[in-house]
Amino acid sequence: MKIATWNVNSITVRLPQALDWIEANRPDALCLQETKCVDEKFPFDAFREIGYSAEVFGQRTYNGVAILSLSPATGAQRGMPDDDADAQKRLIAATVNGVKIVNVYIPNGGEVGSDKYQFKLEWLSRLRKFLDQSCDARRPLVLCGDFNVAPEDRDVHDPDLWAGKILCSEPERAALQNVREWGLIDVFRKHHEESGLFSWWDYRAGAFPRNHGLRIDHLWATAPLAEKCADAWIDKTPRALPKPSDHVPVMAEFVI
DNA sequence: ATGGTTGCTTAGCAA
Repeated sequence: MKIATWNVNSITVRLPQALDWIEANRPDALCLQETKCVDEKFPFDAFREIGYSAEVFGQRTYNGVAILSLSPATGAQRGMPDDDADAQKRLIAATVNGVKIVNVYIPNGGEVGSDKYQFKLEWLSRLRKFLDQSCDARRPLVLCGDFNVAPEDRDVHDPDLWAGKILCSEPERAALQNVREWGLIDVFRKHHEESGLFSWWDYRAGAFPRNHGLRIDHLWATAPLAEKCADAWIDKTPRALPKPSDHVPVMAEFVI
């Protein structure tokens, strides 16, 4: 079973590229973030034509998450139980082939110390509570998505330049570590120990050709699922195409 | 320190 995550930065703009990538890779499930698309306008038909059903949780302009799958997902949950009515659309969970998939677009946080940064820390705290109250670490589960945190210095192209900055600061790393300690294993790091492997590169200043990136998109599995992970990898190829997302897909294969 | 780019929406924000 192949599970992938990809921040597409607008599913409307990226639709042709997403369809091509899916056809080439045929993941059993693909988690999307930053769809920036209300549910009524989500391109269900285009995905159905290549064999995928979709569970979506979108909004206008910002955010938005979706789970595409070959087998229809069951038991979809949209948002967290303690969300306000107008909460940003950043979490969708559903079960595919017996694996619970929790797809998140964790807040970026703006500048360290800003209101958005505080919102990010609180959102991570609420995510831990969601796992405590709505999930079971003894069951096969994957938490994946755009985490907007580079967990360690080896996930950063220039750790000295990024020290203390957004995506790398210690409080957000600690808040994400608290999520991990619920009972999750980074399956990418199970298979790749080295630095220099990234999932996001800024659009500006030629960051991609210089490999000035960060590893902020992740697939974290509970122990019973992680032990079945045969491989995990980052596919950089879409970043070199015309009109790319600033993120690339991250993928894992589980032998179930 | 600033600017560099993209997407959505319409000059400015978010990333």
